[in-house]
Amino acid sequence: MLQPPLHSNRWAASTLRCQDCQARCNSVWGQLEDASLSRLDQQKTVLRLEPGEVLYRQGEASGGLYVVHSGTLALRKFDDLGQSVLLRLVTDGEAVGYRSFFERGNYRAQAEALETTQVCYLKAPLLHETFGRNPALLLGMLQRLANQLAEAEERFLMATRRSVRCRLAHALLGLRDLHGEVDEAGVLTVTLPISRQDLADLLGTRPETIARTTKALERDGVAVFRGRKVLIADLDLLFDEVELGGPQ
Amino acid sequence: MLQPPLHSNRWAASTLRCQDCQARCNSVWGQLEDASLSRLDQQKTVLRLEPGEVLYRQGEASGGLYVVHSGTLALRKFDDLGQSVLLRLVTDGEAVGYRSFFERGNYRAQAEALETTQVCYLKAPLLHETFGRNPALLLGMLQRLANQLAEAEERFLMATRRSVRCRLAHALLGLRDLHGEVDEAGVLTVTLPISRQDLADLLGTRPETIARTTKALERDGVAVFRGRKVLIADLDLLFDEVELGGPQ
DNA sequence: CGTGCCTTTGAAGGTTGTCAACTGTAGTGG
DNA sequence: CCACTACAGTTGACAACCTTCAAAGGCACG
Repeated sequence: MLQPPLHSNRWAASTLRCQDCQARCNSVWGQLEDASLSRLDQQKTVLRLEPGEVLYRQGEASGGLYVVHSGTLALRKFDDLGQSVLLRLVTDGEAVGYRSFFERGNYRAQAEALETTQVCYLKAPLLHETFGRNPALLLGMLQRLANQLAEAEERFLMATRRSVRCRLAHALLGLRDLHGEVDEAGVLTVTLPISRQDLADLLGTRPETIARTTKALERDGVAVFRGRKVLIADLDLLFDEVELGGPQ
Repeated sequence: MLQPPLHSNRWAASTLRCQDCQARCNSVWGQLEDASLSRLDQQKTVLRLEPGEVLYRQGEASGGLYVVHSGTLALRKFDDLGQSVLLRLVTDGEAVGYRSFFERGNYRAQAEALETTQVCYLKAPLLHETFGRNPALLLGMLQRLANQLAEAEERFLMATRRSVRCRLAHALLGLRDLHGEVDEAGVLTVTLPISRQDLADLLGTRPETIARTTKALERDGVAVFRGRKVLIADLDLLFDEVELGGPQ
């Protein structure tokens, strides 16, 4: 299997200051006191990833954690042989790699950039120091992790009890916040951040089924799919799809 | 839908001392210092649940967390209408309800006893006090949560990419540690802690499919299903089932 | 012994996966 | 500028797995 390129360890041209970081507000680091903040600022490493570049591969050893400053990462998990699922998309302020970090184990998934993405790398000693000074950070991470667990369980339920059509509608609604825009005519346009292939992986199905399902949704006037643009005239129709769920 | 009985808030007849608790060793509380331990011991509430009794229902407010002292709980999550999945089984030393506790939200699942089960209830103020004195506990919980997240993701992968037959084999192997016994002839017997109904919920399928799949495994000499006893003569055959995975 | 629930079995149908071929697009090099 | 390639996406045919519905069997409990 062809492996995507590993990131080239480029340092970001512009120095990012933690103190000024907008992404920080949405993250567990939001309430950090100044001393710890400047420590982070001094010690962090900034990486810049181009679309398709891989931040880390599944199975590699973890030595810290990464926080997305800007852009989007995809977390992808591989099967014993090749089959993959997209675990989730990670955007500004969110961290990746902390699962492996807290378990002191290897990465259980691969992180790759979907677009040009800047990432801050925090090494283990720095983290231990920071957590030691701010135990409240651990509580914040626990909340994030608890949330993700709830999401993962919800996904399992959706995958096993709902049709692909219902899951696709659900995913579109989920993408609305970050990737949706409403034009003057009141039409919602969701710009998919991922390929059909990856969309299939996200929903736990195959690209062919995605194609058929998008076509069915178009036929029924629920949405129009044009490449990565999805036009939705009537949101209620999407909600109906989720609620009806279809057989299975 | 018929609701199972709520627990009757019986206090356990025997007082359980945290200091002597065996279950504690397998849990995040294993390394707690004496002072905190006796605080826990004084403040905790012990509950005794009979099989089928419900510890808490989905949607109720969380006010602390529960630790299983002995027995087994099932965590069950309900759909918007009735359909349910079994999220996981919880045994000695493990905690339930902490997800909702850390999020300060409502329970996202229902916890019910599969057998006679003793549970210690730790209220929020007690927990905050204990966590405040022992931030290391938070790290322990983070590890647990991280582990469960990894399991949940693995389950999603199994559910979407593997046949029911493969998933059943996988589940049997997973139940081996806690519910398996090897007799003098070298035959492994796994005693299922759950009904077929729940087994279906655990694998994300239907009872009918479970029945058909068990029959198929018997036909092929992989295992013998007699009520809740599963006899497995050759473990390698089970491993083969998992690896082959079958189409889908 | 009857009742009720869980489990099993059967038949039918639908959703989805698989395989193969085709289309469209983007990128490359002549 | 255009042919060529590569690859993602689409379409069609087919099979298989699984769900659904219905009914019968088994087991515990009153």
